[in-house]
Amino acid sequence: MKDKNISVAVIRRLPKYHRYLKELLDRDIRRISSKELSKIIGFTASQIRQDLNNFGGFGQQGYGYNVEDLYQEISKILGLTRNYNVVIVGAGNLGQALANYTSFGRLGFDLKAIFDINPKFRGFKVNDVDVLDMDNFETFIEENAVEIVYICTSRNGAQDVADRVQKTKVKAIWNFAPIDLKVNEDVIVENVHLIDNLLTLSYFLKENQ
Amino acid sequence: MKDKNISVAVIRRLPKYHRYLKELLDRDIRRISSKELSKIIGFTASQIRQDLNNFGGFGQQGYGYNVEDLYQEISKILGLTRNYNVVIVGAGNLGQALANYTSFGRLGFDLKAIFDINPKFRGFKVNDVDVLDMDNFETFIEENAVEIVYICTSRNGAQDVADRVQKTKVKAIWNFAPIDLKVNEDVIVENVHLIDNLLTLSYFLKENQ
DNA sequence: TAGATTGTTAATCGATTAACAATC
DNA sequence: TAGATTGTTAATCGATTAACAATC
Repeated sequence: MKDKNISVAVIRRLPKYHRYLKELLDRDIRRISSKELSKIIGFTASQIRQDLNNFGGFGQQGYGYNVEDLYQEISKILGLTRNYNVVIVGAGNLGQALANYTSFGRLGFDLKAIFDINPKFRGFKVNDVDVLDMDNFETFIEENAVEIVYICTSRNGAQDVADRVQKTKVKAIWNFAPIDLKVNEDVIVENVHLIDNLLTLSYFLKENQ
Repeated sequence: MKDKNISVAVIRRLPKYHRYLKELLDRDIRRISSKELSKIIGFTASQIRQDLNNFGGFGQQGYGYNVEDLYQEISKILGLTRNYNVVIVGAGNLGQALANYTSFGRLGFDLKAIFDINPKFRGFKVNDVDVLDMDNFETFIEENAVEIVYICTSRNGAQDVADRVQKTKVKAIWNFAPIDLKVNEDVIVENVHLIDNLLTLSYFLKENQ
């Protein structure tokens, strides 16, 4: 909202910067030029400078970028300076996989519960987090100040969940179901359409023969 | 290879066409104009016509597109007219989740085995598919004419797997580890970088407040 | 035939790359 | 100061949209 219109293409590159800068930090590299970064991350040096300058002049002429500072800046831009309460809907393999990923938690995405309509999961815990039934979904979300819902249900269940999410204050959905959810425009949906991804791979495989 | 250079942007839209055309078919809709399709799929009618015309004149003036035919054409383009043997490496929750997805199989991606270095999985079956140890990985791939490997290992294990894959005839990797694999340029890698996706969501959530 | 809608060319828009003055 | 490298403007490239003649 505050920023001028920054293109989605730029935004989608930011997590990659974040990832590579973390790696540089871990290797104790303190400064880096757009040219060197270009070599390891694969964007052109020009693009790197353009991208970063959308958000401010993080570099210094004749020196380059301070890795630690740049990492912090990008973390800030991505909204990683605070924690988010999240819940998963769908306790199947995928839901459980996401519940077990420690990296999300480390970035500040705190899993508060997993929901499932299937009573067979009643009483389960995954990675120390309770699996609950959907009856008290809305109440739980309110009481726990949940801000993001990961939808890991089947294709059929996903829109119903989205409808219920929309009646709460949650404004962000991470959707893994192979369907384009219909939601109000103030709700952000980020899709992981695995099948789309696999079909893209199969296209290129075919073309490559 | 045979086709003129079709942009990646176009290719990445194809699976979505495929998905929506399937839905139209299921609803027994026999023909559709670019204008109507535009309404449900969300691309402009102009873009739809441009996209499809990269591959041939599938429509008919005054009529529109035959849904069944178009669906078949796009299936062909995506390489869905034959089956692919695939294996999963990494028998954790994510690997198991993918093994349990019936939709991949239905599209022609036949899961032949799941591999894991961890002996604790020895003798396991997931969705009727054996979990094997990595010792005979290369032999298995050759004997079963495997063409695609899904990498569902941890970040640390992924590059090792990619290195072993490269010594086989496999030319396609579907990578779920949060790392950019180093492979020869004749190997196609399609990444599902979940963290990148989640961080994009968190950016937009922050911006939307 | 008249109407509808494609295929395709041309115009526009946006993103990437190149270039270089500013400056550390 | 001289060298390096950014920030930023200008040039290029590519993708999307608009327009319309062709044609079913």
